[in-house]
Amino acid sequence: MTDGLRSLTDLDRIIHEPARLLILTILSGVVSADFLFLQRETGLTKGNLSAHLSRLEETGYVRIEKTFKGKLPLTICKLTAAGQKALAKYRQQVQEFMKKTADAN
Amino acid sequence: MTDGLRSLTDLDRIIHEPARLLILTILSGVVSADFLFLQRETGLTKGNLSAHLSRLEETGYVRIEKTFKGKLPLTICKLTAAGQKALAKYRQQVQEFMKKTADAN
DNA sequence: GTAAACCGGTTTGTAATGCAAACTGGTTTA
DNA sequence: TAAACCAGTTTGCATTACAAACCGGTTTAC
Repeated sequence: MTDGLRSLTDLDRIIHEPARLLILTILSGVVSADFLFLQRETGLTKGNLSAHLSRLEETGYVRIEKTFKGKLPLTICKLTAAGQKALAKYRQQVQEFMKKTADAN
Repeated sequence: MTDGLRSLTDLDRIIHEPARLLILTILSGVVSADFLFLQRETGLTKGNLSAHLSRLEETGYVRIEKTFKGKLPLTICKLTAAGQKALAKYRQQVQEFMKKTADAN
């Protein structure tokens, strides 16, 4: 009866981290975003944002392209297909958990 | 516009951990549960379960009572009022996030 | 009677994590 | 030419989740 709940324990930990869920969610709404835009939107420190982006890139959820705007470095981030899929799955699992346990009071 | 999302970053980390969310959710459905029951329901190892329960107790979300069933130790766990409240708030925040970002594909 | 297996847990060791401060390579300003 | 600034990255550290090893006690096997 309480059993389908155990699926909680195999949530994608990469996405479950709030900062990364935030980043992915923002990216899912735009075609691409640069580093400073993401920093403003998330409120994360540079170091923190950089680390999370690296993690998301390693995992294949985000593609990072380094270029220049004039003479200044510019880091452009896009959600990959894998990232979209993983995010959708994560949302699905959370949705299901919330539904199954929606017995208020 | 994407701004209310930033509230993700102040989710209660104690509850956000899937194993603990699972424990709290189970406890919210019963008046009390013993250690072995929780272990079976969650599928956690003893060590892991013990550590999470200690954490939940320190935080004041769960009350733990040690007694005996016959000659064997028996650990009984109950969700506290604070635990209920914190769980409800967490669920509320997640619900809100899901609603705000429900624009599929 | 005592050694081995079992019971219900707790403690310990370890690798992974999130975070911000300090750093980097380069550019603009004074 | 030094100081301040820019867009990030790396480093150091404290916290964490996890399972293996341990623990005090009880039952079973011999």
